[in-house]
Amino acid sequence: MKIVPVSVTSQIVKILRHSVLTCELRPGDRLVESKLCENFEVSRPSLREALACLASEGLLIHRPNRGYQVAEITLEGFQNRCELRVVVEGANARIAAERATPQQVEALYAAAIVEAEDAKTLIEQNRQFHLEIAKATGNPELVEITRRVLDTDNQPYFYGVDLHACTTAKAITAEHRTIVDAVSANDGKLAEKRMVQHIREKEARIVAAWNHAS
Amino acid sequence: MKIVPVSVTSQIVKILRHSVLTCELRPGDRLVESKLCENFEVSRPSLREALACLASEGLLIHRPNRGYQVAEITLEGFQNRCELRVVVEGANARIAAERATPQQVEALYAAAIVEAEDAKTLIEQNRQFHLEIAKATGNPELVEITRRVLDTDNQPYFYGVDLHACTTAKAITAEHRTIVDAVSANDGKLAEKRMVQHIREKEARIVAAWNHAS
DNA sequence: TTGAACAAATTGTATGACAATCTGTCAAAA
DNA sequence: TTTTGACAGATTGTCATACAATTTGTTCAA
Repeated sequence: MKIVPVSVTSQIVKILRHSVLTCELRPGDRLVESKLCENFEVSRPSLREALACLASEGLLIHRPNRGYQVAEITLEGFQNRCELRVVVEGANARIAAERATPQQVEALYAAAIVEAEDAKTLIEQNRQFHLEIAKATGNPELVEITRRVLDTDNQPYFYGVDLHACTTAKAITAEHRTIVDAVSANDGKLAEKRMVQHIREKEARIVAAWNHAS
Repeated sequence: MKIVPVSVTSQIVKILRHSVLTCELRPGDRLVESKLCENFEVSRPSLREALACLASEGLLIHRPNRGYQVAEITLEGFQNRCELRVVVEGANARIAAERATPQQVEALYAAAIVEAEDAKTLIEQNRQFHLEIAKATGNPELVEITRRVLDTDNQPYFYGVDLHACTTAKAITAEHRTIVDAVSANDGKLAEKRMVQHIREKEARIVAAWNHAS
């Protein structure tokens, strides 16, 4: 394990990012600098650096003189992000199928499994799988973009909008497996198609629940 | 014209981003905080917020206790970014073809033109065209990702690696036009294919020149 | 030539301060 | 009753300053 110094700012970024993803901080919530400084016991400059990072990632939005708040979720925005996911992750699957090493395929099968009691862990497992696919492309740029997209796209779960996911964990695992199967068979076209469908189906479920809720 | 307050930090971000893209600040250059503060006449916290943003965008890299420097360019990294561009911008072209309004097509034809004496303007015009395609998708998420990718992918030009661009501005304009033609004809497949080829060819030219140079 | 030691430069982080801006309240005016 | 104005409190934007920790370059001894 390599020893690396860890800056205060980077730790805050991690914690806050996690808070947003798990909806501990919910869309629209304001982030009052003084409060956060107290909580984390850090200085305001350090905190603001972290906030600037997160805003740059799109997780927070910044309105001059009105500070930072968690980015609001809109149906339109959600669908736009899904489109982006389809584009990027579809390509991830295709490229992974073309390049993944046997070890990576092995890792993918392991990561495909989504099973947990609590929603939080479920989300995290799902997220890890999608990241693992990205890693299998061997292209760090794709990994980074994928991470970004996933980070701004998991919130709907916590809206209680996709609670069915808990009951369908097995189904999702199965879907993941079929994707990996295609990757394992070096069938790029098929892997892409399945990944796209996987994302589109989830989108449809959430959109339906969303409309139902409002 | 809407009135908006402009923070010091956001101005620094803009200036530094531009400096990096135009290679006024070259890959590997260190950004010494005290110097920059003097130049811009701003405080260190404000400057550091800006640096954090830019690092989060991938334009700068940050090594703990060793500060910020302009991200290095490697052939591998360049090719990885090209792959990302192919994925994202290819999709942009396809989606634009499916959705672009007549006005947007009009704007695309205008933006397709790349002609200028100096390399700097050429790059900027080219960049604008690619952004315009992204905008024609109507999906802000795609626009943002595209901006990011373009911002970290134009540097090789300034390495004198693609100076031919000056002589082939007309050729590039022609390529752009054929892409817009496909968009205008609502032929998504073709638009994507042409965009992909457009990027791949540029990649090939730069890779060749790169190998030649080293 | 190698290695230890030290000085200078730079970063990481914190504190305190103050002006500018926003927000909510409340009374005066229409 | 609704609108306007005014004001206090809260919060943000920005700066100046300080200091410990770390890196880096240099000198000197082995």
